[in-house]
Amino acid sequence: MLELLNEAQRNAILEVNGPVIVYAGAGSGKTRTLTYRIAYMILEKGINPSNILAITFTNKAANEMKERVKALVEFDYYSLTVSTFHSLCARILRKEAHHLGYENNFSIVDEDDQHKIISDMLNEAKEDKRKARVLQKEISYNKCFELKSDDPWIRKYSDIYEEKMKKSNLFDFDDLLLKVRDLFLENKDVLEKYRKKFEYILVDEFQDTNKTQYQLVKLLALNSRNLFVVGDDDQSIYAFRGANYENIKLFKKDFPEHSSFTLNQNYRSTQFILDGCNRLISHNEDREKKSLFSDVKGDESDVCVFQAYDEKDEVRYVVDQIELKKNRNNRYEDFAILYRSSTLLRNFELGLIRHGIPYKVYGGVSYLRRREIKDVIAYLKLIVNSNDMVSFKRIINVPSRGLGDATIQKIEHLKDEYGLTLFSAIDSCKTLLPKAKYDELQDFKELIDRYKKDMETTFLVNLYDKLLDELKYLDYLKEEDPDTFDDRKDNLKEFRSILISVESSKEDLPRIERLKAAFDEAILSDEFLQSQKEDPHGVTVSTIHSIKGLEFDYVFLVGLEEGIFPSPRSIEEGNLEEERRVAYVATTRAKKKLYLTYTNQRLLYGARQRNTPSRFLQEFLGFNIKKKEERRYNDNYSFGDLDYDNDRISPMNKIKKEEKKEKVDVYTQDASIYHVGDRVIHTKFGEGIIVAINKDIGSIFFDSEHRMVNLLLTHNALSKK
DNA sequence: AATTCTGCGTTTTTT
DNA sequence: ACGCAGAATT
Repeated sequence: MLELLNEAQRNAILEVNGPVIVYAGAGSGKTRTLTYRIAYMILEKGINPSNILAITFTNKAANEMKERVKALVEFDYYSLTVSTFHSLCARILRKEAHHLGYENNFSIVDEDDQHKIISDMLNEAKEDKRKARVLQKEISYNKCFELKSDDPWIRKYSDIYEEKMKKSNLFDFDDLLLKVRDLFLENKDVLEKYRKKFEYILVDEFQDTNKTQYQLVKLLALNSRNLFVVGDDDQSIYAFRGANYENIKLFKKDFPEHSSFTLNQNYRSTQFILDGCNRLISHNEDREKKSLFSDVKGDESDVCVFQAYDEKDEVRYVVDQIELKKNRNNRYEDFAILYRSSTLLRNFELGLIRHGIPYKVYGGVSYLRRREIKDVIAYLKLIVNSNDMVSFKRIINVPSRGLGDATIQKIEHLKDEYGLTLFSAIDSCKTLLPKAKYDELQDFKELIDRYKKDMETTFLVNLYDKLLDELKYLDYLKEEDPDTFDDRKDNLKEFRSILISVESSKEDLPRIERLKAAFDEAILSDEFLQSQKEDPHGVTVSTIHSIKGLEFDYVFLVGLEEGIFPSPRSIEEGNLEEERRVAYVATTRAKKKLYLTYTNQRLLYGARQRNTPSRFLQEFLGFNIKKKEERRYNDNYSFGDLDYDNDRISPMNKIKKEEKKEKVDVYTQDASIYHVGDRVIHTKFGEGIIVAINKDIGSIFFDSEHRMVNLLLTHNALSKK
């Protein structure tokens, strides 16, 4: 096993005891080093996996690491803890929250819930609800940075919010970290327990930890001293939510006996690409000087710069290049389109759809945030914890029971005023409400109680089926919006399979605990949620922030313009170093070829912008480029002087140019003639069935292609069978 | 209470 | 350009 590693990696692995810091550049085999180290600890050093805690940044990374360790040790060491900070803290609080004066069956609120809570709070105080968004941001910001706002209005409502959360037994994302930190500081016994348990701690993406997170690992590792951190200051891109690579300095101070290793050899990109990356990042003052090198030399053709006429032109160029390369024996999953801000997503998505290119979007609206999923989770949560006011409010009128805001407010008022439980508050409403509404509430209460009993004995899935059936929830969805019904039904089906896996995993926990754990995961994790309509073999379309750690043969970094990337905000705040690191993360993703594109002009936020090429582009290349102003929309692609690409003008461009000249509008059909379930024929893909429709875009499964394709239903190539 | 209309704010990045 | 919250309407 050790022979598969280079010297620096090997050294970093062999030193199992004591504090270790590894400076791991992009593509230097960081994940490999971490997983091999864990395997080495278990197999060679005989360390009990249950004493190892590995912390990653995303749930996705956590799962991947678990899989890779599993493959190495050839055993399912489920007692090994690989987790994000947030999941870990949630799990600890489930056991220990009572020490802090919370009940252990607290609920975790996500951003949507939090927004609702804050806006209700402002409403109650007769304040403008529209300030909720700002207040929510402020509250979270201040918690991340552990600051107190100097605005008295913010302070006032932050305090009221905190009170409310405590009283309602709720934690938001930031609380999870802060409360566990406080718990460790206040309660020596609890701290000691977890110190014993987590004798060996490994932290991935250390540069992205914030103050609280560092305090947490420091507290845990202070006695054992077995703290292994891996990071790269150049890839620190989460400062906006409190990440602070000063933590690297703190680590050195707090663990002065540490040893350090540097992984500088890059196994991902060619040297030609890396030269550009190194040039780019060297413009940052505040960093450890270092540069990456590769054994693969590469040449000019590895980097291609393209000035598009406008945003549509940019899309066409990218799509054409993908088609071209795809024809040369590449797979769609080898490509990624990366952008700074998700506003750029839309155009690319449309372009890909038009060409029938499969794709997957990272960082979009997650599956679990869909309405129907949040509804059923709210039901289940209320069954587990019948005092969960957030869930109650969400579903008391879903499906409609004729109980609106007025009724809810009466109940909540009673509950808060007299410190009642939700259900006794409902009972106490008898004289305040019309009989019909009171009866509805009693029926609802009875339903929840009945399922609570069932939960002891019934399989989750069966209970879930029964619940949906009794609520006639599917009928309700169908009536609500027939167009999205099939989509939502699929989501519910997918959730059902999640419940099955919940039932079979974590068998060491009692059923109720298992459910709670599942809900925590559901809220904190963006994992199993990729919608099934997304093609796992498609082109990746993503913000730079969401693809950290991944790599692709061909990377298109688009929108490289001043005012887009760097963003206006970062220019305004003079915060360009962080922005440059984001650019660095993007360019270091490319293995074989990196495309850098910018436009002459673009339509954005309803206005036409004319931006100059991004400074990052120039820094990457090492020389200045001028924008070519004179260019006509229907011109063929003219490549700048900086085009290193041999592909030059693809035949497709010519075809498209002709199409354009003839001004043949191929989108003339009425999308509404199509319905979910219709059999259709497409001139290119053959026969298929419409699986879902979203506005004028249909998801169609084509028989001969054996895959789902998203298409504009208005296109003439499509017809009903 | 549900549905439609209007006008406002928003767009950096996310566990 | 777009989505969402609040108002107005049924």
